Amino acid sequence: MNKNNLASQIPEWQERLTLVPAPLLAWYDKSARVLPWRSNPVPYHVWVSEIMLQQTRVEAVKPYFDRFLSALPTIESLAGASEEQILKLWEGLGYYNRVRNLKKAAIQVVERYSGQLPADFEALCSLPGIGVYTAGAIASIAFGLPVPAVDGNVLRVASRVLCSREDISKEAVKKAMAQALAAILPKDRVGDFNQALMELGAMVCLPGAAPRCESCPLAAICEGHRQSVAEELPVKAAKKPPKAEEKTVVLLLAEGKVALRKRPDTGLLAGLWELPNWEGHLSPEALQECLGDCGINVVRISQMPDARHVFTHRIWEMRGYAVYCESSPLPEGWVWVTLSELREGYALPGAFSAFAKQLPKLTSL
DNA sequence: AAATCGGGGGC
DNA sequence: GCCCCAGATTT
Repeated sequence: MNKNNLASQIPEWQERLTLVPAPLLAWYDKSARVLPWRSNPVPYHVWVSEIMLQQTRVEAVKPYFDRFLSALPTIESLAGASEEQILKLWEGLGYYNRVRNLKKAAIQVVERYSGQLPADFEALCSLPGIGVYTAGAIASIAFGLPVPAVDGNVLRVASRVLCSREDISKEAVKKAMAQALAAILPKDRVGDFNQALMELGAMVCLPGAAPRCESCPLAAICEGHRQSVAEELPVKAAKKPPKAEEKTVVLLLAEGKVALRKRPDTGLLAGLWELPNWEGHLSPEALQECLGDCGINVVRISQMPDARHVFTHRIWEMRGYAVYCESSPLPEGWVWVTLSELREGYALPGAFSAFAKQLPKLTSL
């Protein structure tokens, strides 16, 4: 489909979408999940929940949401929090730039808006970490503003209802869907309507071959269902496979402590801590050489089982060694920590957990 | 437009 | 294994 055909489809889409709000809201009223961020949708809470929920399932967010707000109950407290604290609160949730941007935005909200999130779509969009979707979600859910919130769920539901084979990974298609949805928003319940579309996508209109059309409130008006092609939708460009990287990871141990290293503040896992590691699969002899270059005298080396960690766009194939060494000064950016200090104050990404989980045994020897 | 940026749950 | 998730930002 070229651009003109896409634009010409919007009126047709709007016509079918007009049938959506009534049955969808009735279904939402009776079937919506009870979620922590729905009980008291003040703007700050909605904001935090939406950032946590970016590319992240509801079940994964639940353990983090209340803990985060208990530690940082106001936008002012978030603005004044240390990077160490916010990364520890985000540890394991992934996409760590989300929380770094959240803090940056909190500082801007304090400085520019007296600590109150602005009830304005464009102003929200200008804050770090808030894009078109998140601005729409906050605007509609927290402030009742008539703005669509088009996420992956909504694109899937809409593609099926409309039986659209447009590629939803294209920005132009997202914009066209948003435009069509903007025209049919029920003005008195925009927040509920946006959440209901997402809820339907998460609970009923499931991805791939799993849609539960038999229990869908939109089955009667869904063109994809009528044509029995819902499972083929939405159309989405294929993504390229992740690239494998070999690494050698070290549990460096001395006097009951383990060495950690601070990662750079840009790039993958920015600002988090890590176990010292080198590119490639090193032999014990080669590793001892690397450690010697760091001023570390090895006492004993033992190999651990290999581990693998899959990111979205790369794979770490990790060889692991436990290395006992003479207690010694560490290079710049490295620290000796006890196990309890690691647990309480240092954000260590899950990529290292296969090795880090051995620490209780190893540090007691 | 494509690449980067995590981690996990469900099948 | 594979898919993809209440996406945003950088290149």
